[in-house]
Amino acid sequence: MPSPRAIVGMDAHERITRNTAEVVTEEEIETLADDPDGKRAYVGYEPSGVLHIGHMLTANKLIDLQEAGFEVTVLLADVHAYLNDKGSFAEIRSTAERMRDQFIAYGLDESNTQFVLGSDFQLDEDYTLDLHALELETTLARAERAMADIKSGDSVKVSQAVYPLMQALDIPYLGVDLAVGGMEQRKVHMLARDVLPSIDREPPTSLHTPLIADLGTGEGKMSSSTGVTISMEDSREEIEEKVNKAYCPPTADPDSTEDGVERENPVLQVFEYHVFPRFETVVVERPDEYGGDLEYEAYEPLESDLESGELHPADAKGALAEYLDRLIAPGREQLAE
RNA sequence: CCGCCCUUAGCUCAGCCUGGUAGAGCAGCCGACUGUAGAUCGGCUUGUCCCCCGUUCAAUUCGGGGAGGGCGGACCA
Repeated sequence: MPSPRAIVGMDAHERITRNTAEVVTEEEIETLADDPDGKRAYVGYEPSGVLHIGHMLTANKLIDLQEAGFEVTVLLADVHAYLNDKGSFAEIRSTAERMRDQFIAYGLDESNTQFVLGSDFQLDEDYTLDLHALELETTLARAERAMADIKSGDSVKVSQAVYPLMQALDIPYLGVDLAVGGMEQRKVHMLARDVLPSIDREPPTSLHTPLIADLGTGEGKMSSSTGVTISMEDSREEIEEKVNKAYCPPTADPDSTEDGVERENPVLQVFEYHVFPRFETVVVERPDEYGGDLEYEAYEPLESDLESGELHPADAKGALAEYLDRLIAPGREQLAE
């Protein structure tokens, strides 16, 4: 079972910033960490019905923030999903509720998490007028750049140019102190920092989680739309199969491909960003002929054991599937109801 | 509104001129080899050929209409 005990000894700043790719700015984060109680953080998600490993990564950060004393808001961004061509508004809305339940099942503290539907405030007159003010401040090229890593489809619609501006505006309207997202959100957050002062709002502090490489190849970014992802719909068997097929050379720093494409070790990344943040100890079960079980209390020793050959990738994968299954099981049961 | 180009396997595209229901590369899947995966080797799968109508014994191919996408429509070149 996931245990918050693992991080009891950690101070607020460390809890807030661990496993992040970037914080903007470090000074602002330090100020928040000095007195985190009652501070507010948020992440927005386009409702998709089923939580996948990408959602889980930012959710881990929300859990860290809650344990550090933050209040957490999850924006179920129905209007954003609609603007990003994800289906009819009615369809999108109906999936939002399922998503809420899965976040709770995953481990967000229900009593300390506020779920807000975007359409509850984004259609108000004040909001709309502020949005138009931001539109007036932003070139199409800038909005398009901000959407580069987020947009669906291969052409940019006007709706998708409005999208990042709404994200910027959501921050003051939700009254949050910290915007959280994956690294694909950074250009949106930078845009927010640039444009919000034009309507007399504070530039928001933001925190970005890393993007995990494609499980199958170690290249690029894992995506729910292309390639293999792991979601709350997966059975134990499917998780084992996907993990077993994952790219996993015995190193944390694999060579680039012949074409010069950078590669990561996605198996290690999932251990680092998904398993160790939620488990106090990780036991790698291993047949006696290969040396018997191994036990880890932190990520780094596991990585160095893989590098040295002490831990074979096949055994690491067995353990990874086991712990991923434990993380997903509550959400999977939730979905089954 | 007008003009040009595009639409064929999951992706990028060839084939159409000279009608007989289709191919490559990549991806994917299976096997061999590694105690994982990858790499390497061997094998294999996949298609409403955008839609409708017409011509024809026969249309992915020809003709007409439509839809979707891209680019262009001052001057200069």
